[in-house]
Amino acid sequence: MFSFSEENYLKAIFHLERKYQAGVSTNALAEEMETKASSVTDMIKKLSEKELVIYKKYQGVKLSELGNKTAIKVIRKHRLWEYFLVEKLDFNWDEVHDIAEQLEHIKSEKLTQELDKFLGFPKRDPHGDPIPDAQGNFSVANKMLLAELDKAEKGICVGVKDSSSEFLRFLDKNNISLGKEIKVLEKEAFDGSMLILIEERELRISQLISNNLYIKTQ
Amino acid sequence: MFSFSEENYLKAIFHLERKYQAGVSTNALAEEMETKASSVTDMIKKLSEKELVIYKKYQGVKLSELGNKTAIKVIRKHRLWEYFLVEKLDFNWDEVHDIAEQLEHIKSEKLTQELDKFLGFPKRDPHGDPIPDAQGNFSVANKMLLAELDKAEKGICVGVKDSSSEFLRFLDKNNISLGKEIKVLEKEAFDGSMLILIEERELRISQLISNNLYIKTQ
DNA sequence: AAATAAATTTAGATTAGTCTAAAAATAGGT
DNA sequence: ACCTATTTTTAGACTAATCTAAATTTATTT
Ligand SMILES: [Mn+2]
Ligand SMILES: [Mn+2]
Ligand SMILES: [Mn+2]
Ligand SMILES: [Mn+2]
Repeated sequence: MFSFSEENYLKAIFHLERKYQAGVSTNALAEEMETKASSVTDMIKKLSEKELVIYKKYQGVKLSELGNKTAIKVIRKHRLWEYFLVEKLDFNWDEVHDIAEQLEHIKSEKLTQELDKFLGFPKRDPHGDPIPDAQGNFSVANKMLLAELDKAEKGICVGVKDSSSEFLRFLDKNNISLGKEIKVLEKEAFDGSMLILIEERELRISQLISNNLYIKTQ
Repeated sequence: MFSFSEENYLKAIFHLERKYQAGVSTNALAEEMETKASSVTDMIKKLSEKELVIYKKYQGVKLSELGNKTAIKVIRKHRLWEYFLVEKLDFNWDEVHDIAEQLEHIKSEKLTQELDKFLGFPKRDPHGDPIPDAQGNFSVANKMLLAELDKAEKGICVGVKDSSSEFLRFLDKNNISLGKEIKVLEKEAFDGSMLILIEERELRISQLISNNLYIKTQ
């Protein structure tokens, strides 16, 4: 149906649309895709001809209904495979993204559905991101950033905003993982760092960390 | 490392080498790859530059040590994924080849090893073909074609030579599957057909069928 | 309202993989 | 040994996806 490259562009536009509802600029897309703006223009034209995106010259780009549906299918496969790798093949959560980048392009509706069934229809991937169901619906969670919590508040760690392996390994090293309760003991106004309590251990974390951890409060 | 197309050529050369030990001809490869001889020549040159094949103009092509190793890795992945699809995702044996054609190109040594472990280090794929181990070793079975059996001889069905979905569905329809015992009741010299006994049922099959079923005699 | 800066598009080139048509090499038959 | 048929290679073209450099459009500043 669509090429790997086309699917990757659609996925990138989908993610950037959360940030720029008015339309995704050529440069933003070029940065996300780690390519040149001229290449992006070329690809956008092709996607536009295939009616996957709405595009007017110099006005940025948006996904069409079809483009949106297609992007969600790719994201669904990406996250199902990540879940598979962690839950069935014992991969660590920092090792799965690059392999899922390949697996997300495998074309077979039946494979996706059977994999979903085999995994027990998981709702979230190893990084806490929602896995769209077969109809493309995401389950939304009312999560917030740890950095937004006030002193003495607590919540359950439910996801990461940055899912780079560097950040994930930092969390592993400090025994922070999804499902654990975190309580804010102190907040330092000067540098935004905070002292947290996690599993009876006290830990000081910088604002960079608390800004990339999602928390669900009861 | 190598492109999908390069890997597919290596795999095709590997399979054709079983038939033409002296070297695989351009035309044979073109037919196997469903492409034109001129395209094959171009690709062979590239594979030759990359030292994956031994090639002398007009003399056909053979896999180098590296080419052989690479082809076996692709075949290993293909057959492991086929096993996964049948054993874990409940696919029928006639539905898995095309998906495995995609999955065999996923690049991750760790994925292959973990998948192998998860599956319990299977020795044969759903069609009875051997799955090479991590070192590239195939387990050889002393199988023969059902057509070669004489009247009153019997054996266990261990594989298919033709693994097209048409043939596999024919076998399904006639309740023939791997692991079952088959006894030759009669052989008709005129058309090569035979009457067989399988699970207390008598069945007449044409030579085309008996020529594509592998049997292991005790 | 210009002038300047930034963003975007166009023009032209490149690489991988394919094709058709023509040329060259090899193999077979007499 | 020569002629012919077959096989293989070469030449030139095409598409997808990318790039650099130049041109154009839009945005911002004075
Ligand atoms: Mn990922
Ligand atoms: Mn993820
Ligand atoms: Mn197969
Ligand atoms: Mn097989």
